[in-house]
Amino acid sequence: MDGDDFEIADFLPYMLNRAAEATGQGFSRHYKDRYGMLRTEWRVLFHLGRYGPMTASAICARADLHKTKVSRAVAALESRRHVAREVQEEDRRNATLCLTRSGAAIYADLTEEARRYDDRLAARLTREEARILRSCLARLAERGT
Amino acid sequence: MDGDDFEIADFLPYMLNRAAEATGQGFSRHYKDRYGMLRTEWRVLFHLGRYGPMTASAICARADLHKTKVSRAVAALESRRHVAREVQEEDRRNATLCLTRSGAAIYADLTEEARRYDDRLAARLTREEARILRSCLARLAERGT
DNA sequence: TATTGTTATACTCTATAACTATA
DNA sequence: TATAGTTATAGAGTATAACAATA
Repeated sequence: MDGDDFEIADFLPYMLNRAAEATGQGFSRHYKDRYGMLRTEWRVLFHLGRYGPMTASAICARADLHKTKVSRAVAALESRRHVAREVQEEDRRNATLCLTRSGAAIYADLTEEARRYDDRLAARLTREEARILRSCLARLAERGT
Repeated sequence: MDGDDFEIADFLPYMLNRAAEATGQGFSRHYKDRYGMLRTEWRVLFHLGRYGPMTASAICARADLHKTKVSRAVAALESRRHVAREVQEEDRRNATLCLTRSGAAIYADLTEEARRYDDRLAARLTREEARILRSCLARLAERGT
């Protein structure tokens, strides 16, 4: 084990974690400090804003979130009147969720901030580096190794 | 807000989080399932194995971990006899921490696994992509945006 | 007073099982 | 019995304040 030069600082899972933590914290203040939201809430709100009204299970599928996470996020968003639910009469187990006026305003604000935040991050990279980075991240996010 | 094409799937903090989660979980089974260790414990053990005996505060500095995290990790490693502590007589607040025989064996096993795991991840990328990825991740891990 | 390290506490995030209500 | 969604619980990760022991 000597003559060993393995460095944790170059270990990809470690580097990815550091970068994810730093960038995630940087953005979280927008939804957290400004709107008291948690990450899952921002993701749920985003999906309703971006793709329009849908049921909780549709959000699960699109956002790749477990139903318990979506359930709690929707409950929190609903209690602050950012999301409204309308039970479907054909099948009363289903409810269509949609953003309220305040929810839509927050969506507009946060997506604008996200776009700007992403631009500021990408400004640390060349255009070509950013392209390669995204391509690598997509491949590394696939499970199985 | 329409004509809006912002996609959360391309948002760097989101992509980084997904890649970090996928790769981190993949590796965690080595220290978790095999040795019942938590991530901080693996990181502390790694530092003692890689850089030799040192105090808790030295680990804090090198590993960029808060003292409470190191304190708990050391307590867990010590209770399973992977780490031993020797109080320094010059200053009884300090204790030098070092790996026991079993700790050293785990370090050897885990660094070998880490090296292999990293190689398997990097195999999804070209050599040039891997180089650029690490360079980008280092820049993105710096706070401030 | 300052430093090293520990304990207490709380919040975020993840994961899973058990449950309700509808069908 | 199956499906949509909720509640309960626990484990892991993070962050901070308060504390004890030593200097």
